Amino acid sequence: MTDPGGQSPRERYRAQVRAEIKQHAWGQIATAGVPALSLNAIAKQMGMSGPALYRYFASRDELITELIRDAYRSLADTVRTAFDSGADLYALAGVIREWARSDPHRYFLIYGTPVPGYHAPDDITAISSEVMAVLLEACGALSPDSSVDSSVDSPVTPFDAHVENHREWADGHPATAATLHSALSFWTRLHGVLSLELAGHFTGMAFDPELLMTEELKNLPSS
Amino acid sequence: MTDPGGQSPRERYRAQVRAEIKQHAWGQIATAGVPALSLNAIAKQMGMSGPALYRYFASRDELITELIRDAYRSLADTVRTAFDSGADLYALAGVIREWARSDPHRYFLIYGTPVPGYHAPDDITAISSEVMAVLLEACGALSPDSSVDSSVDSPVTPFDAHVENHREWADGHPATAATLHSALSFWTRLHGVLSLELAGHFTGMAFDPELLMTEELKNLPSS
DNA sequence: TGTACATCAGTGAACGCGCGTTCACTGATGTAC
DNA sequence: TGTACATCAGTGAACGCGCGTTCACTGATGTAC
Repeated sequence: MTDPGGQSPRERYRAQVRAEIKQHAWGQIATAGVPALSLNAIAKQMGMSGPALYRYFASRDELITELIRDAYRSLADTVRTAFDSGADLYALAGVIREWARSDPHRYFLIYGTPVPGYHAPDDITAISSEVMAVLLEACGALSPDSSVDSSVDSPVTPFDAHVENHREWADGHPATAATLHSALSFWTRLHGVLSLELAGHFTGMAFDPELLMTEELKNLPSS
Repeated sequence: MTDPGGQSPRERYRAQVRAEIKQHAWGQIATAGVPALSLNAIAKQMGMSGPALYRYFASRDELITELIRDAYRSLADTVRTAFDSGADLYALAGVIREWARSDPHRYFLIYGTPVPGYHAPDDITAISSEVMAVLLEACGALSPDSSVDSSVDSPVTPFDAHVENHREWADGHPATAATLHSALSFWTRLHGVLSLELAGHFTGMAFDPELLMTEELKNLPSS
């Protein structure tokens, strides 16, 4: 009767409660930040006793790790889906920006101030490189002359030479040095505008960060 | 005998102990991050009793505010001094990068993940705009044709038009829209590379962020 | 120069709190014959 | 279909801890006459 390949009722229940715990965890992070995340407080919100949560997460740290993993997973999936639906670089930037703005704390959890002493397990860094892989594909899709900024027939800069020697990070993703350069510029410019925007460093100057971001990405080095 | 304009011995002592407290606070932040900053722990390090610190700071929050103020002050002074000594934009970037690398936690305290619920007092935002003022001066000093990227005789973009309407942030600092654009690009690109570098998002790819930063700033929009 | 007074740094005890985590236990849910 | 057993979610008590902060107090330092 029970489907051995599928989930038993108990497994389904476990997964559901785990999800509910994580949901409350995100709520707490949104309210008072990561430092205030507390297993006891979550348990109270769920009407359970504190120790009950240890059936689902071995420790507070394991919960946080899981949240980080989910955040990366969500971003990687979002970006991948958009790209596969035909989004170009600019559209990807918009998708990433909306992803971040919809939940700034989630963005900061993975790209903000690092948690001291915390080191992400390997599978998480693997997910994070999925994002970069999509960006590389998107940058590779730009033909060299379709770039707005034709970059004065750029002579080989020290940076280009340097990148040439480090193509291997795109492990499994063959990419030219120019493509790597584009992807790095795209990513750092996007992050530069976005993180300052989300941190509120543009408030006070009534000014639209989206336009700045668009402008920054329009003049990406050609690939 | 006592110099009424100067500091009384007691005042000097107070200032000295305050400084020592802050020093230990920075040490704690460097070790375990802002969340772990504890007045009691600092007192213990200094061989004092916990409540003694309340003679010097009204609360933990006031201490943190002071640290943030000092961080901005230090950056503003560093940048101002460098500029007044003849540093151009690239040199300023180097100075800022070194300032940040010499104490990443200080950098993240002011430009990293915002502390939830915390709102900086006005005098702090004033200090932060001192930094921007120097950048504007430095960008203004670039003559339009000295720019490496002559930007295809840029037609007026939506962003340029937008910036034109918001020149007033540079309050007291007359600046053209082009100069504002340069300063914003400079700042966001710098922050983009620097914050990802400091957060360790480039480790794993053996690669020099300094070269990327240089490259990014070389192709700044002309001012 | 000496005495009376005010200022103020630092102490120790205490309050109330919430945290992460362990442990022995209860009771419900699912499994095997 | 019913009974015996194993699994496992959740509880309540407890441990040890450190936190921010208040308060009444001591004792040293500086000030005024």
